[in-house]
Amino acid sequence: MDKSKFDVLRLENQLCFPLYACAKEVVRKYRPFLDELDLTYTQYIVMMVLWEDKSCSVKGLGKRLFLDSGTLTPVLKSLEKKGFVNRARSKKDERVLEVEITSKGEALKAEAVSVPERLAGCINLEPEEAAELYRLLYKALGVVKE
Amino acid sequence: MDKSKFDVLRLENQLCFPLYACAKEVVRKYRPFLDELDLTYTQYIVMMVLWEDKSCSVKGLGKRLFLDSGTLTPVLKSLEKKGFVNRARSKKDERVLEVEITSKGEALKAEAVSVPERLAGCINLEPEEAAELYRLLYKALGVVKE
DNA sequence: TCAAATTAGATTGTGTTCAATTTAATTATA
DNA sequence: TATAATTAAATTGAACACAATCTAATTTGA
Repeated sequence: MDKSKFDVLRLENQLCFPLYACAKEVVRKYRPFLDELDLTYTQYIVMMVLWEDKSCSVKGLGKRLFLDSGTLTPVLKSLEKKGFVNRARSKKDERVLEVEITSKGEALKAEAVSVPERLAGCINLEPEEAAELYRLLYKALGVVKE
Repeated sequence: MDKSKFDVLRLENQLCFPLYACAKEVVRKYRPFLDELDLTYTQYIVMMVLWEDKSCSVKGLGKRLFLDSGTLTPVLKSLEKKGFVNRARSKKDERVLEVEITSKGEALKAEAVSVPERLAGCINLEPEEAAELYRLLYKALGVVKE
C-alpha cells in the first residue's frame, strides 16, 4: 500500500482525462467520413442544427452547440463560401445575424445520412453502454433531458 | 409518429456531440484553478505525467496523452520557459528528446493537489456515476483497464 | 558494409476554441 | 427623450490539435 495524498494527481485517477482524450479521438474518427462531405466536425454540427431547423441566429447556434461567436463566425463564413448557408442580418433586429441553409446545404443532408452509422461502427460500445454514456454526459453537462 | 431516415442526423440523437461538448466544458472549468498555477490544461496533463514519472520522452508523452509532436513541442517549450521542465536529447539515441521535471516543477505538485477535488465539486455526478462514466470512456477509447 | 527503410521530433498550414475587447443596434430608465 | 445599460456579432490574441512534410539519427537487410 503506497497511497499518498498525491494519488489524486495520477492521470489514471482523473475522470476528465479520458473525457478529453475520447472526445478528441472520436472527432478524429469522423475526419475521413466528413472529408467526403468537405466538412470539418465543427461545420458538421452546425449543419446538423440547420438540417433540423433551416435557419438560426449565431446566438442560437452558440447556445445549442456550446460555442461562442469567436468560433462560429469563421466557421459560418467558411460554410457560406462553400455555398451551404447564407448569412444575413435580421430585419427585425439588425444586431442578429440569421444563418439560413441553402438548397446545396439541404442536398448535403442525403450524403451525410450514412455518417452516424458508419461512425458508430468505429466505437466499441454495446447499445446499452452507449445509452448510459449519453445519459451521464448530458447529466455532467448540466442539461436535463426529458 | 414523424420518424424519418434523417433522425440519425439530429443533434440530440448523437452520442458524439455531448462527448465533444462535455469535454470542452470540463476543460473550461479547469481554467480558473489552473490559472493559479500558471498552467493551461494541456500543460497540466503533461505535468501530471512528470509528477508521476520524473522524466519521459516526447514520444512517450504523446502515447500517454494521445497527442502528437505538433501539439507537444510548443507546450514543452512553454513549460521549459516557465522553468517547470528541462528538455535534452538522449545520450543513447539522439533522435529522442527527454523531458525531465525540475525542482520548481516538483514544487508545483503541492499546489496542484487541491485541483482535482475542487474541480469534482463543479461536476454534478454521483460517485458511482463518475465511476461508470470513467469505465465507459476508457472502453470507448479502446484502452483495456485491468 | 552501406544504401534503404524506419523512427523521433520539429515545422508548417489549416482550423478550431475561448477570453477579452470593440462596434453597432436595441432596450431601459432617469 | 436623451443617456445609460444591455445585447449580438465580429475581431484580436493566445493556445491548442492534427495532417503533412522535413530533417537527422538509427536500424535493416541485400
